[in-house]
Amino acid sequence: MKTADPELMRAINRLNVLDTIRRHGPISRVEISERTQLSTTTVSAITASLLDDGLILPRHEGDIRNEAARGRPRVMLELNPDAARVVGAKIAANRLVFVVTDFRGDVLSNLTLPIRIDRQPIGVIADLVEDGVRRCVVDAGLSLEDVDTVCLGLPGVIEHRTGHIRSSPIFRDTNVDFASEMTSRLNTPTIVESDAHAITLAHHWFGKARDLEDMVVISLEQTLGLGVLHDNQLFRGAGGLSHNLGDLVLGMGPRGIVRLSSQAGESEILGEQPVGGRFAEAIRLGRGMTHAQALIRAEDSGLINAAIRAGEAVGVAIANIVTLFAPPRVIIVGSSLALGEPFLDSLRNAFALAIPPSLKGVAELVFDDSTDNFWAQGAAAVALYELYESPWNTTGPAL
Amino acid sequence: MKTADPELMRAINRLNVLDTIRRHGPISRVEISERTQLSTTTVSAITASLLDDGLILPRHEGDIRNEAARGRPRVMLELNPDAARVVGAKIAANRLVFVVTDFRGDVLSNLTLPIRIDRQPIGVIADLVEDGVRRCVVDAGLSLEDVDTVCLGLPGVIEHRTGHIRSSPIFRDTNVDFASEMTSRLNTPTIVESDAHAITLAHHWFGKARDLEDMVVISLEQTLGLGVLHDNQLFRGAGGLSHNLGDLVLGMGPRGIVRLSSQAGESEILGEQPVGGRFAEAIRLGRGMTHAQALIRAEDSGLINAAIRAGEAVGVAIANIVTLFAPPRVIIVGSSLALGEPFLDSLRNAFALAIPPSLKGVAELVFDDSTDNFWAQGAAAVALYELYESPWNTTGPAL
DNA sequence: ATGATTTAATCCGCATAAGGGAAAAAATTG
DNA sequence: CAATTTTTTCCCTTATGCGGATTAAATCAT
Repeated sequence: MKTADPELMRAINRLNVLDTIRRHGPISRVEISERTQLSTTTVSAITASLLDDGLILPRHEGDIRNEAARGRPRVMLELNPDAARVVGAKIAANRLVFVVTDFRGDVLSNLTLPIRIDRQPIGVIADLVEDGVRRCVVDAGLSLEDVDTVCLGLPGVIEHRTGHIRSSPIFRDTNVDFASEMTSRLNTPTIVESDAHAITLAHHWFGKARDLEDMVVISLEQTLGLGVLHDNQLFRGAGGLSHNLGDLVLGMGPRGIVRLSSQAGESEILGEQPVGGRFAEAIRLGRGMTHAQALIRAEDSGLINAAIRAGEAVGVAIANIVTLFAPPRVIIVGSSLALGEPFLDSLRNAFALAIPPSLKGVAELVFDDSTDNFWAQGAAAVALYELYESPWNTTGPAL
Repeated sequence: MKTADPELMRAINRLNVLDTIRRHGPISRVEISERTQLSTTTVSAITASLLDDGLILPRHEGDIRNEAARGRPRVMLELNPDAARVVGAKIAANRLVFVVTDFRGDVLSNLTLPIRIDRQPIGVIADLVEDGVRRCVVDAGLSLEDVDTVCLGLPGVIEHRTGHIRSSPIFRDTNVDFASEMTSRLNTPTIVESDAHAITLAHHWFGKARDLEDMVVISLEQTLGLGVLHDNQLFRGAGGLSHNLGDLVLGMGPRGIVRLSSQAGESEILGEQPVGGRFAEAIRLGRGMTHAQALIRAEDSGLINAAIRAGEAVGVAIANIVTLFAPPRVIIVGSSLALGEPFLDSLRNAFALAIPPSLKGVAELVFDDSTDNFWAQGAAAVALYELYESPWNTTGPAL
């Protein structure tokens, strides 16, 4: 356990204040004091230090609180966007998406590379990622030296703490030390995180879970991922492992173990389509879901059935997750949502059927079809989160 | 978030030292200093305060460290057993088990009441529990005034934070505020906890997970429960809810949803036996598993098949839990272990089959057939854990 | 036996933190 | 200019932890 000393104390309160400023936009000192329960004296001291470090900025204009504006107007404080720059990336089998954000998480530039990197050698993937990061940084009018941290979000089982990729559908090898590889290539601290964790933090910071301290995100992409927010923190398994929902076993069929991924994985849903023709080509190019959408609108019965089966499987899996974590909200994201009503309806029905009676009504299902940029922004948020904590170390004695 | 002030700092370090003393038996101040990374000065100050509060005791005898005994001998410190008394209880459908322990968690007296309380009105159950607590306390040569806290461990979905029982197989009603009820009856602070959480803490403190900070306990009794230790802490779902493993869905059979409880619940395994005769009577009296053991030894094919099916279902469920939490050790406890090799073998096989390849070897399965007393001791440990934290408030300025 | 050596525990002073209270400074309205 | 409200600034108290010096308690060597 880490030992508690005055420095830790200060770090905690500092983080607390900084996070309050991040969450509640431009905010005055008095209000910070109310929200954090810290005395105005302390808040004043901490904010002075944050201002001094250039992490926040004062804003004299925005003092328009309820007309009754007597007395000295409050000085609003907000994050200094220029305090840091980070790069967030979503690495998927058939596309690379990058964003550069400022300290607030606002996107400065973004770049999407619709290329299939799936099954390429590691060196090639690393090349492409490196290139994408560099391009996106230039697009933002910056140089790599201006970037503090890079965070790569990708599917699979990721060991965040060590930066190792235990297994991922986009790598042939297992246990790749991708964080070190990219850190040395970019000459910038680079961390690796599960894409599901990235989108989870994205929803906590910018999306549909800003008001919650507990929730769950189910990501339905090529890989089926899970992110759990517990007490405002990402819950990482023992050893910092990310979860892989697709590995969950749904039952023992006549042909042995049936895993969720075999019922609801993107390729499994699409793979049931007759081979050949434009559809196979589309799948190969990673446009499968777009075409699937069209086919479903055209009432293609084969695909609709596959979507219904997948929805059922996912619905049951979500019920199991809710049984274990009892979150007030479950946010479902990912490309498979494009399958539309047949999929969503069967998911909802299966969930309603599978949720234990005693937990009925505990969790609310929310569907979210955010863009790839949002995922990348989540990865950027992961990077920012680490930066937020780093002042813990650098904080010297107050001047 | 709670605000960090010197008091919190002290509380953290105090708890840290106290916990170190609890875990590492009689221990000297220097060693505490090494283990906690606190300076010897600080350790000295904190231990002085703990001694002053009577929570720990010095032991001058036990200074026999490696022969090379030069210099001033170390004074060993240990928990003061008399610092507190707690009662822990395991409440099951067909038996009530109580223990009284001292501050160290050592059992002073225990009492088992083999009575069926299942489906009795709440008032009757409360009566019986109250009676058991009082008896056990008297057996320990104490009076209820000497008892600091009572902790009741029972199956079902328990909301530890509020003391409500959301649902339990031993209550007809749902959402019972049992903690308040018993607190006013006993006139002693009483808390309620899932029995699975109790046995989890028991293993962490006294049992087969003393060396781990992450692990999982699967409890197979009438109800199938789960306890997760994460970072040395009990992981409670959002809102402090306990998990109910039996509600997990294993698949969608032809007859609808198939839950784990319907495959591996105690009554479901035994229930497949032909009705009538001595066996039914045994089940009614809660001796089902004992008889089942005999039948299995006699190679009763019906029961063996039921055991195998149950083992498979549990094995798959455990694999799913490991997929989510990636614990280094899974401890499996509960009366169903009495089913013996047919059950255990099929469990192990199903687990091996269902565990995803990337997690193979991550988790070790350990079977533990500890007595009911151990469960009750775990409940006592839950009570003690709360006491450990309470000095946070009562701790005044160091004198 | 007696002093030297070694290790443990404590004491003292210093650094930091937070908090409260009060007063001063700042900015705005009436 | 007076009134009002926010923010900063002192000053003082309480609390922690740490480092270095000091005391304490035992063994070893002569």
